[in-house]
Amino acid sequence: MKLGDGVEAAIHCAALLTGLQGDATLPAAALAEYHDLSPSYLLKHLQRMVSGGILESVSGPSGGYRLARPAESITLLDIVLAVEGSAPAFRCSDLRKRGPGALDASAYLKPCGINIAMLKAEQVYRQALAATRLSDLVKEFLDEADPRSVDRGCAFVDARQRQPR
Amino acid sequence: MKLGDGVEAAIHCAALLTGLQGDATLPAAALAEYHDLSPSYLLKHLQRMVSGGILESVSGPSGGYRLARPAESITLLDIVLAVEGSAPAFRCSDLRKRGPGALDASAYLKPCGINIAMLKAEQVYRQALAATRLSDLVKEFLDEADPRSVDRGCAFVDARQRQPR
DNA sequence: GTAGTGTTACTCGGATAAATATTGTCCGAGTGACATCGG
DNA sequence: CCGATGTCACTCGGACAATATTTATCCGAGTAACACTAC
Repeated sequence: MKLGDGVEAAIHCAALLTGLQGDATLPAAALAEYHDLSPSYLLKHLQRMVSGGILESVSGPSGGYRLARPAESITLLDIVLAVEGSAPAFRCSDLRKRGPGALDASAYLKPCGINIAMLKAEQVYRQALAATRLSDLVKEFLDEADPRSVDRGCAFVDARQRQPR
Repeated sequence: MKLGDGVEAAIHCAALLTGLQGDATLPAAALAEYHDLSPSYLLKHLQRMVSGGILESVSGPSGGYRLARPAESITLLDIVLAVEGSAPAFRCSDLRKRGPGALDASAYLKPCGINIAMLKAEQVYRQALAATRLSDLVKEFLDEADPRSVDRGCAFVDARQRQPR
């Protein structure tokens, strides 16, 4: 039960990109600098988010990343699935069909109860993640966090964002 | 988001140990044979369960493993935590305190909102796991599964269990 | 002054190595059963 | 025949490699801005 380290970075980056105005973009280098992360590695996670349809990337000078859709329609689940992959955490290797207790296929019409229970729990987990939208997180941050922190974030985005075309 | 492979084995073993009578034990070799797993590796997971207070181990000839408490008071969460460790899946590395946006500690009195959201989802996940007891799984198996499969399991346990002392 | 064009610098993207965690294996310490020996 | 004792075989437990996954890095392809030249 472990979640990759890149998920946190991905969420923070998505949250920061919320501050962009219009269809401006922010380069990966700026995102890495703001979070003090290795730029080359952060790219991998950003690319995953592009593949997942959460971010858009623009090439060339004044290029960078921006959200592919409104922050209201991006959930934590979307980000986690994009970065970590959508495979379920628990993979049933059909242990019951192996060893001396094994029978022919006709004995296993019903799915493994253990698998069902585990998958059900994970489904609940995903629902909880899906209930939190990126806009909620940002809103809470703007309301609750130290104003200086908010100012710094906005100032950074304003200074580094690029308006393409 | 990945769950170790040993969790499945651990749950199956615990379920099989439910079939023991009295304070009999079943050796790890028998558990491994029944599930067609490498015995030496299965030991690692069994040991974790012993550390977690789910199983008891008996040394020497006619030794082996048995449940440390009734199957009604063992949940899937207990097993998962024992095998995978109790650390949360999402570890907040306090990204917000790094990089050019960082401030002194007084700016971070409230915990990171992202961390809270992720941990809350995981808490829901754990509650779902905690709601499923080992006895429920076994009962469902006895009721729903193919009778031949049940018979094989019981026969195996009866043949290999040892009554210590 | 303006439009066209070539160069340039900056961006992302994927292929490539290092580090870490997980998976799998082995050998040693402990313990109860069994056979043997004595009463 | 019964009990004590020494040996033995079987068990778990922890230390040791091999593999897979994750983390980190580098270099190349593409693109738009910029400068220069011609009109």
